[in-house]
Amino acid sequence: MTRDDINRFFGTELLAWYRRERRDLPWRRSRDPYHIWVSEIMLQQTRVDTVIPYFERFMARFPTVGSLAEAPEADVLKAWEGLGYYSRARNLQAAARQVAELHGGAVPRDKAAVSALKGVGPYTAGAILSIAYDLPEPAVDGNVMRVLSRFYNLDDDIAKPSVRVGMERLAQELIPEGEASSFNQALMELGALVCTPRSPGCLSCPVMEHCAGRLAGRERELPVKSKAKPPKPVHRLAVLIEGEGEWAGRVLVRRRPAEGLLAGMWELPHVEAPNESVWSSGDDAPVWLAGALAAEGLSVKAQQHVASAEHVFTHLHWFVRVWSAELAGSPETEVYRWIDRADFERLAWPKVFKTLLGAYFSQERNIG
DNA sequence: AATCCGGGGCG
DNA sequence: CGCCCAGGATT
Repeated sequence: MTRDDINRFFGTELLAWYRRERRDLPWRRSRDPYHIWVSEIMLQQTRVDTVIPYFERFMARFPTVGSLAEAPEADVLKAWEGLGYYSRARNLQAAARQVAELHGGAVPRDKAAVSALKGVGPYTAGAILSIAYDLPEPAVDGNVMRVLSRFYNLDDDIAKPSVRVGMERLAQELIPEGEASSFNQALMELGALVCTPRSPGCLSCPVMEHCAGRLAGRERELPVKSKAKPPKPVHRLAVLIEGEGEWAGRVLVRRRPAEGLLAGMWELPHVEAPNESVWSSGDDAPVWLAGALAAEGLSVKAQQHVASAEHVFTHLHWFVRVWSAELAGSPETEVYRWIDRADFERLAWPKVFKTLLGAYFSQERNIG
């Protein structure tokens, strides 16, 4: 068979398989470009099963581009709580405002205009244009690179940005005439359901017959992907301060800055320890904690270690020890706030603090 | 090209 | 429970 024959085989069999096996997903019940767009942003780095309930709630709360554009940012962030990569939510709302103002509320259907939207890169632009408008643009994500690496037995390191460009050319060539929407979804669906990262289901694969990677016995070693460096350990000390008198039943928390790590989210007051030994020392930790917090405008007296938790990012690994403390003076900056259980449920928290405070508010004010 | 952004699932 | 997975923005 020629290369063209193989490519045609791939497209035909993949489309036939997709028509039989495609999952019934909420965003597949509509071709509204806004629905496709929101789903694609949510699906970045996030699994389908996780996204489904978020997508349903998001669409109920922000049914149109205009409603998203006009909403308070805090509402959008709250709707995103737990999904991670919170800049996606802020970019999505900024882009909704772009669409409302520049395109009369209609998601544009040309590549330059879609790619100019905040949070829309090469993959998402291709996904929107192909899935919503059936334009023959490639939508190359990690699934697609894995499927193509295996089917064509390619050794290129998919961690390298330059490799994605080559994959896009290949993926575009493969799109059967007039079938961009189904084909691109089929390619990703195969990667999600059959051609999975660690244990590919070759025996149920519609294109196994001509899969060069499988024929070479290499399906488990492809795609080639260089490793990222491990997250850097960071030791942090946090305080749990319970209110008294007028603030009884409340806990002192603060809001993170509007930019950077976990932008705009809420947390227990905490500081970085200079090293692991101070962090773990029952004598040194409370002294360091009080000193460092005082420098941030919060005078406290740390009492005892009440809980530990970890939070792993791509590049950082937080080890957090929580100390109970009492306030030695009123907070000097406006980032601090006394919250009760209802506030806790309304505000957006990184997972580590949501877990700690959730335990506190549900277990009779006991954080452990 | 390298680094900064979370969270979840699999073996 | 260690290891793997993975788009876009920024620099």
